[in-house]
Amino acid sequence: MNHGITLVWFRQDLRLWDNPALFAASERGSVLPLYVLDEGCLLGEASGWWLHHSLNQLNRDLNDSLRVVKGNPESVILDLLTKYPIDAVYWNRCYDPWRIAQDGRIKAHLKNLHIDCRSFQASLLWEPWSVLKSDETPYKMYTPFYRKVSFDMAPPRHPLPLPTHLKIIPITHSHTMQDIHGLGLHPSIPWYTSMEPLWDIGERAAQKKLQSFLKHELLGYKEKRNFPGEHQVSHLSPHLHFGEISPYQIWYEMQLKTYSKKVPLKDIEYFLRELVWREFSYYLLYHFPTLPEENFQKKFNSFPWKETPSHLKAWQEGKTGYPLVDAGMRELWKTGYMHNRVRMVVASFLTKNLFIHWKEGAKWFLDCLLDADLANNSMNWQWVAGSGVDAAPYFRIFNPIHQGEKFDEMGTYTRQFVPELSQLPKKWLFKPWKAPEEVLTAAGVILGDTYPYPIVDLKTSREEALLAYKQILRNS
DNA sequence: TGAAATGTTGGGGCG
DNA sequence: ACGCCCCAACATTTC
Repeated sequence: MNHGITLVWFRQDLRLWDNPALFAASERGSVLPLYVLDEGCLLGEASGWWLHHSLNQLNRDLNDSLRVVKGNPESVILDLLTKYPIDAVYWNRCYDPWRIAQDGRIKAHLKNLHIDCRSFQASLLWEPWSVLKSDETPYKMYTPFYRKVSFDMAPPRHPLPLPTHLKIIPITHSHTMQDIHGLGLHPSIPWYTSMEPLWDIGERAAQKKLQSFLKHELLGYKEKRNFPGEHQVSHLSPHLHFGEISPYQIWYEMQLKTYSKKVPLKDIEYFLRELVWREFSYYLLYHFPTLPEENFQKKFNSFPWKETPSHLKAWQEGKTGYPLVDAGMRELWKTGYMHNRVRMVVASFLTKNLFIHWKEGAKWFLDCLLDADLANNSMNWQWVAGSGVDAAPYFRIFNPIHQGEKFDEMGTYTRQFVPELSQLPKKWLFKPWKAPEEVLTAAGVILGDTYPYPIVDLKTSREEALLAYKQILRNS
């Protein structure tokens, strides 16, 4: 067999382990690895920073030979075809609607040129088109979907090993480091300094994180994952988004844990349930590509959203006067991450107490989250707003005071991110405006000065929301 | 993976 | 000892 070079186009699969496209290419012969920063792709500031470092890591693992280009993937690939004897182009599938369309065009073009062009399944355990109800339509409820994939479908394939004989075409004039810098992903203003010490980026770091999660935090996951002051969550989301780790590996490590009997089944089940939620959001985005833009439930088109820039700004900056909400929003800003329980609370607050459209929240999250992901983000915002598929019922409105008292009882989380309230006793921590004057003084809190008064009243805004929701339901 | 309103029960204080 | 009321604790309903 005398093959030409196989071009491996990396996208959201920045790893060597269990990378089907890379594995197949390495079996075939020499490999030319490529990453294209698509000019049309909307990338948040925070995830851009992550991507910068992730590409650097991948490049190192590929012997400093990752080709990195900013531009239109189709023309970049065609250009490389003229420079190297490439006769195959492999990649792993992505599922964003614009990607699917683009990949289809590129594949057709390459096939016309008699290039062996193949795509592989790498970032989803089940292809969205392979999971359907008995009437051939897609699932719109999570639980039946979960049952179907977990118990009715063939189990996911086993992860692939590292390619054993990887022959990479070296770059003759090696400028890849500069090329990666040239993508302009690395921020010129050093806003990332508070995130830097918290995250280890790249495939190796992702592996380490999975192992330490399995060893330390998985035990007790079912209960403790709800408490933002505990650190009983995996923090794998950014690694998963960029494909630094394979969901297949996570899946099989969890199966192994099941046999080991050292961790109760319920902890493993609840973690896998979250992993399947990720599958479900990609699944929905595939079947309903307008999910990032349009209310899934059309009756929500007449919902009386408000445009209150000052409220939106207060929410973004973590100055709403509700300590748990503010803690969450400041965690996001400072760390590029937010605990899932708090994500639900701040999202409920934005949509149901401030009456601001979920798309505003989704936009902010995409810009600030290191794990910003179109599928997960769109589905979850619509879920909270009530407009989505199998969404939370409209009357499920979180009360940030009660949520704080229930899930951050000692106030460790809230005090960490809202330090100006750190001296406030827990009785008043989540409702400082109700605290007696002398308590506030003793804690060094001056309302309206060191910490804001609440920007809306919970009770009245809640009632207003319930009324509005009831109205759009009646009119539908 | 809600919260508030409303309903029910039972113990204890008190006349 | 009894009935009455209050209220906490829990359950159910409603949005």
